[in-house]
Amino acid sequence: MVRWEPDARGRLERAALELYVERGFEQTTVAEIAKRAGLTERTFFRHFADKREVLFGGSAALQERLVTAVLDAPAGASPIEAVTAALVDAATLLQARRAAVRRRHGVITATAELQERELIKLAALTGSMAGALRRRGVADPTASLSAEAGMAVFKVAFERWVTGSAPKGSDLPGLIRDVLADLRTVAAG
Amino acid sequence: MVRWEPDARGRLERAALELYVERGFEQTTVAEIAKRAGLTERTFFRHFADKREVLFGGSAALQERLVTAVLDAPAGASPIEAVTAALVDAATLLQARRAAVRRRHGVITATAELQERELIKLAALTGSMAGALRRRGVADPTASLSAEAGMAVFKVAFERWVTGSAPKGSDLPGLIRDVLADLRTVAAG
DNA sequence: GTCTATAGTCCGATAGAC
DNA sequence: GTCTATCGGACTATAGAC
Repeated sequence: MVRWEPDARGRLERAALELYVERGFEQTTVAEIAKRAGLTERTFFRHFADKREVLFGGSAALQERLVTAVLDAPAGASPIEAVTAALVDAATLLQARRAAVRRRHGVITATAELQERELIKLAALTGSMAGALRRRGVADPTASLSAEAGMAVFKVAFERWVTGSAPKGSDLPGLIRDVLADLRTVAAG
Repeated sequence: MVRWEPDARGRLERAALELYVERGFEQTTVAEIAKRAGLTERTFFRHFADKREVLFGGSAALQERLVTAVLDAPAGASPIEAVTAALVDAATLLQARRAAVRRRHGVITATAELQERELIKLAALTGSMAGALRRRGVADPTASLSAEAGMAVFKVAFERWVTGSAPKGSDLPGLIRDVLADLRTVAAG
């Protein structure tokens, strides 16, 4: 006999996503999320700093994965290649969970508050990748710029992938490589 | 004899920035801002949607200026050149108000909530510039990518300028052009 | 201009696991 | 005993409703 059902955090995450999809982010109260998860409001705030954060639970792990991938890129890889290699690696994860990623993206694009949180998470990932590049011996401003440029490529590729505006059957890693090629053309001006 | 002191909005903006600098964003209540401006809390929320927005009053005008500058770029300018021309134009404004821009930047970097708002404003500007490029006949994904890449350049240049990590006496327009040159190198890989 | 709902904080209490 | 996860209630400020 256990005192509490296990995985309170996971239950809160699932309940929150369900409710945000069902009735929208703003129309959902923390009390409702907690109730659906069989917990109290107070417990919600022990796990998540605020009502938005419950949608971004995986971002620390993602950050770690990106940093590792940048560091592990071949010694001969240029900074932008190291960054895009890391993003392609992350893209395979998103690709595998396509349905969930789209559902989450739908909720986020419907709500300005959530877009703000998404953008700051992406900015944090960008900063981490720039830091990883510096650990590879890349100096600033090249390190920051490569990370920012790589993230720009990712954003455009992700948008095409998630909205389905890319050619039928395109996979996200492939789109990232395509958009990187576009960046070479665009930057050449 | 006037019924109200003029420029309620401007007084609220100035009072808010002062208080955010003096005691920090989170430690400042809307009631205090309104009081310092000689107004009521209710009036604050008639002018600004929330406590953060009071720092972003100029963003609509900036957006319009960027769009115009992209549209007015020379017919022969490439997409990335049109975008950076617009950003250089905006940069001259920032350069002219350097002290105020730095003060504001200090407040924003000290507070995650404000960084979120800043990022979504920048994302909106990026989207507007992409739209302006499309009106110039640039197709997607080139239009979005050029706007994102241009904004990446701006962010890196602005960061160097505002933190003073650029060579002494660097001006922001010049830094933007320098970082654009770096982008060409970085993208070439 | 007043009233109210909700987000988010603080202090403390409780019950098991180790 | 210590540590951790949950719960309870009171509280403030934002933000929106009336």
